[in-house]
Amino acid sequence: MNNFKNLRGTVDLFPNQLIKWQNVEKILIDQLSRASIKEIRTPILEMTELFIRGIGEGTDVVSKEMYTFLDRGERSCTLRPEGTASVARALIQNGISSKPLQKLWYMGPMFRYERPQAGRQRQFHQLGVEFVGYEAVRSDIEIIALAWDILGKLGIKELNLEINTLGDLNDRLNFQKSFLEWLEINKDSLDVDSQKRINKNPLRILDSKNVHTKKILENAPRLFDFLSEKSLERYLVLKKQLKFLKIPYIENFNLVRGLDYYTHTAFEITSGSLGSQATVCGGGRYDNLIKQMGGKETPAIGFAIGLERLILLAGKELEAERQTDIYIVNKGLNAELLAMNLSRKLRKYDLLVELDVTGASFSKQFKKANKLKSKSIIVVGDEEASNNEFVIRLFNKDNSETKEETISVENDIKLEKWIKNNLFLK
RNA sequence: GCGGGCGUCGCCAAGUGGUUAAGGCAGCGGCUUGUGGCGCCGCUAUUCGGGGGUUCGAAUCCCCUCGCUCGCCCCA
Repeated sequence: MNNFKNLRGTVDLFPNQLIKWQNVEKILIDQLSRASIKEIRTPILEMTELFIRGIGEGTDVVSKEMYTFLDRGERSCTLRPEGTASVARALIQNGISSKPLQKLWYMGPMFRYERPQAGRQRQFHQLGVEFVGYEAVRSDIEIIALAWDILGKLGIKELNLEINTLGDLNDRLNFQKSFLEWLEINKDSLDVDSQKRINKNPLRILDSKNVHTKKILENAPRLFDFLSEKSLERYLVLKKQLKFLKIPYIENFNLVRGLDYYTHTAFEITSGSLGSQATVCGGGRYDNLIKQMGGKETPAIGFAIGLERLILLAGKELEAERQTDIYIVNKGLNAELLAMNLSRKLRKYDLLVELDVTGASFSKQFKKANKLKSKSIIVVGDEEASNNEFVIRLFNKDNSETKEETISVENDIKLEKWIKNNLFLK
């Protein structure tokens, strides 16, 4: 209350919550590496200009959501709001943007200054995948299938894939010309937000959720009708191949996505169980970005998955905590020394071993072991210590008769045998 | 930036103007320094997000403010 608080839109994650995070991350990384995709790490902090140029000045992200500040050298810095621009920058800077066949992933925090709500935070986390140098439609398919399968691997059901095509730069310019003419005529019928976008970012008007505007837009020229033959063909092949892979999709001609750099394929995966922030994965092709940022002409496609939303969707079975295998109850000077050594020895095995270092009474230590639902306990007291031995006992769930054994400290063979019989083979 | 809902202990909560602010969980201590989940006993909010006001009297009513939350816009 009068003390420090975390900043709005940020969260603390505690061990019990992180079990799920760690499990999800493990599955993700495993799936990515099986698809031969390699990790890349770029700074969280970048020059502000990178995002303005990369994402586009008229976008919501750039115009109102960035965490931007001046550093001590008066440089304008920004906490990254997304990952693609940074990856593009890193590749160009290191002279490898034109080297084809880069399949990369990254995972980490992103920052956008917005009002938090369910499934939305100011600091959030994304897993991003970028295929750089790939032009073929099959790379689009590979990207979409990968995203689709990763979500499936996590046991997430009831997902919807929406796709659209934005054409290439020329298609877009042609469309924009006639769309702007139409907008000029129908300007007064649009909602205020959309009117503002006419000069800044006209394409985004297509995406308006305003019911009235939506209705009017039904009579507007369609980007789809301005696609070149080549672009159209590309899109048809995409749909055909998705069908072949039995990945269900919905066409959404109003799906333009918020960032300027997209070309051709744009897609989103949503889930109805997420509330109003339904998008768990968004992505698309960005053939012009790298050139526009100063690199060589390099086609590319990628997607990003929101980890918070993913965690929300992932099943409860990923929350299970690892059970303690052995809890070491110990009291008395020599006993405590013996117990310390024993715990070090036991951690050579793949066991979760907890050494009680409270010095509390035996009964307290026992209660703790029970509370943790430890599979077994080791007891070392003065008596055992003086004989250079310890007692190991299996905890039974039903509190019935227990299996107990006294083992000499030197007798590693007997200890190992006991562990194998009682803890490994279950 | 704009709407709706909500702020009582670490968590879940009762209390809706009358003087000591229920209860449960968790935590700590004890019964019980050396041996099993149970049980029983005790401890843990001079104060109800903060500030001001009304009143003899406020957690309860009013105003302001802060925070959380859900939605809008947009996105992961």
